[in-house]
Amino acid sequence: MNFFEKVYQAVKKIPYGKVATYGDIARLCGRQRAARQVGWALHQNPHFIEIPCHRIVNRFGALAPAFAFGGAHIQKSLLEQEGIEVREDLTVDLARYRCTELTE
DNA sequence: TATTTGACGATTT
DNA sequence: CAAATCGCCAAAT
Repeated sequence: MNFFEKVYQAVKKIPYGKVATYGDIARLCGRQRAARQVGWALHQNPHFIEIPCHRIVNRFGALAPAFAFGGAHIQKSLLEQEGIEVREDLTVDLARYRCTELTE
């Protein structure tokens, strides 16, 4: 399995109402320092629809300001839809929503 | 074909 | 404690 596929699998493992950081996903893939490739895997996003990119945030808890699915406010909506509180600057409270259960 | 860049983060100095 | 450097690897130039 390619590193990219591992990323996709890990992302899909994120439980409802939770978020994960790039570093967390990288660690789940066996490459803690490969956070960059995690972001890239999502950028490519061959499974775009199937992968909840909105649950992926950086270490600060901020969503990717990039083009994500056509609009940052879409991410905000999706996160709020899952019960996640999103600030105006598209940041979430990692202390509450980070999927610690998955990363351990 | 070679170099640079890129949704990032940890480690070292 | 803050700044600089390294790691990661595929795609774009």
